[in-house]
Amino acid sequence: MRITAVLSSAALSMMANTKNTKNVAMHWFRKGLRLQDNPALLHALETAKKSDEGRLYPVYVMDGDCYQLKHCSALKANFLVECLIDLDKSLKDVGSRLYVVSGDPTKELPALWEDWDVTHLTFEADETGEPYAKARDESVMNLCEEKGIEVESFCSETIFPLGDYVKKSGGLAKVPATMGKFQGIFGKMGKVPKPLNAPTKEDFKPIIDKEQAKETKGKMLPPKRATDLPWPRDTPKADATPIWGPKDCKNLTPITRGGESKAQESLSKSMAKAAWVAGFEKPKTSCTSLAPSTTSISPYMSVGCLSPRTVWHAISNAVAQAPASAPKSKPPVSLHGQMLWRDFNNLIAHSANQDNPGSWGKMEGNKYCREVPWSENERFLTAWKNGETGYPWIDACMKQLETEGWIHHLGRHAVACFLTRGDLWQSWEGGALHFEGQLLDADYALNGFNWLWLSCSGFFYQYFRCYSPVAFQKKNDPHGHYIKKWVPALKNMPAKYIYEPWKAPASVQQTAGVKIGKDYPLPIVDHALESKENMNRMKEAYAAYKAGGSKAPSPTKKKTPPPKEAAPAKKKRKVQQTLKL
DNA sequence: ATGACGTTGGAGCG
DNA sequence: CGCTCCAACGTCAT
Repeated sequence: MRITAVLSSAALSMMANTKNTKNVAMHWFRKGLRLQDNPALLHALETAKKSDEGRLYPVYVMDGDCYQLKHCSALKANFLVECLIDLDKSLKDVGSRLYVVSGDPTKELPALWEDWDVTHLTFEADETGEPYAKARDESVMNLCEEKGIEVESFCSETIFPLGDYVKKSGGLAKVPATMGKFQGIFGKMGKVPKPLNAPTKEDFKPIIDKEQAKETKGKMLPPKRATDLPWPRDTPKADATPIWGPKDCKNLTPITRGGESKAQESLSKSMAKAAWVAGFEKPKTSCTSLAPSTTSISPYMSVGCLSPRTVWHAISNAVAQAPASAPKSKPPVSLHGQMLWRDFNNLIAHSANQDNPGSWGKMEGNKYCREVPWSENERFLTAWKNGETGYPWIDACMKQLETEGWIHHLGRHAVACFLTRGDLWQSWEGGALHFEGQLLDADYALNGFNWLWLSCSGFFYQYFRCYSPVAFQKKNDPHGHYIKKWVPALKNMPAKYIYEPWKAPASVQQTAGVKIGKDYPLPIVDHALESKENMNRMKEAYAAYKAGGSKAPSPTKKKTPPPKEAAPAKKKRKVQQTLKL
């Protein structure tokens, strides 16, 4: 479970004299914003308890450059703060608290170590190799070594440590690149360990130091309220409207606020529907229902308010409680399957970054990503982001994203396909970046994987299977309730035209109180034409990839550039103006 | 070589 | 609803 242990000579000599030494542990929260099933936190606690007057400081660092908040929506920032507030509350319930500091972790942590005479540091490992986290953690570990602080990181972000999957696969080169293969590896990993209990008041009792508060020297910001945290810009207050479940929609169950306690509630609520859990098939869940048709625990997973092992066993328990007659689904579509996808994607991100550091999340140099000569059209990307493509189903999804920070998985498929290989032929990187900032559940590994998949850049190659921005949802939501909710301009548009409002005769538009082209945009491109043309482009890109030495790609070296006369990608496209059909 | 398969396509048909 | 076909994918088992 533990993957690193840097022991300096100073730390070693300290350990030799444990009796006379005061163990001062710090647990550094980054993700893993929970008490339950938190091996690193428990280890810190045990360390502190080993010595008389031992202490434990739970710390969160809001990066001075606001890494956590810089690229994200106010909604997402709010969610993170709510998680911290909840964590602080839970820690207070057991006699401790959370210290939140603002600044560069490599500056702020050493200052705190000094102030508090910290001897031990723990944190949850980031195994994916996300560049920011990797650089940060390496620096901090080096500092620990310098200052004689014992540091240990623990793998609890995935069901099994990614390194163990690699070993079981027979090395990095053999890491599975398909779900089926991954399931095979997973099956060899043994039983999923039971999650660890959250520490209790009793656990904390021996180490509670009433003087802690005085030692902060003005450096700590008690996270009682969102406004006490260092904001880079205007953000909603923690007590603002619930992030999910806008007030104007009565039918929507107010779902989540950030934090482990809310996460547990949400999980229990889903798991109570035992038969539903047992029969869950992801592709059959609705992406147009006004309330989520899935568990919607993903935002909690992404910041670690829930551990994957906890969720895994919760699913197992629910399935066991389902009636014997209830249909049972299986991976990859079942709920267990969803957990497998998560570990699989993390393993892939890890593998890509091991091969070429920082390559995951990018096209160039990413061993899993084919190079495709996407075009660059700022207007297209902006229209997509703003939900102004003129395709109501696409725009509705993008509006939901903006408003709630969440879209159903299949909605994500539709908009991702539309931006890339389907219609707009824009690089998936721009889309991924937008998702990363907007989605409450944005996850480095999963986001990248899904963008590769949907853009047919990796893992999925059937580019001739293309989502239609019109047809795809017509069968599920023929009246367009979902569209009417998220694109209010079309709320009076008759169902007949709701997916293709530009086809509505002028009189119909007038009655509906919307003039297409003025109150709601005309379609940004002609899907029928562009999707066909893009399939040809994709075919060319694949051919170029094959010709360009796909056999032995040198990860760090740039592959041969896309076809020289791939002029079509550059060709200026005209907005469709004549729309009568 | 060939065919089955791959978490979730669309259109047309009965 | 389920079936077939659609120009078009790559991977793996046989």
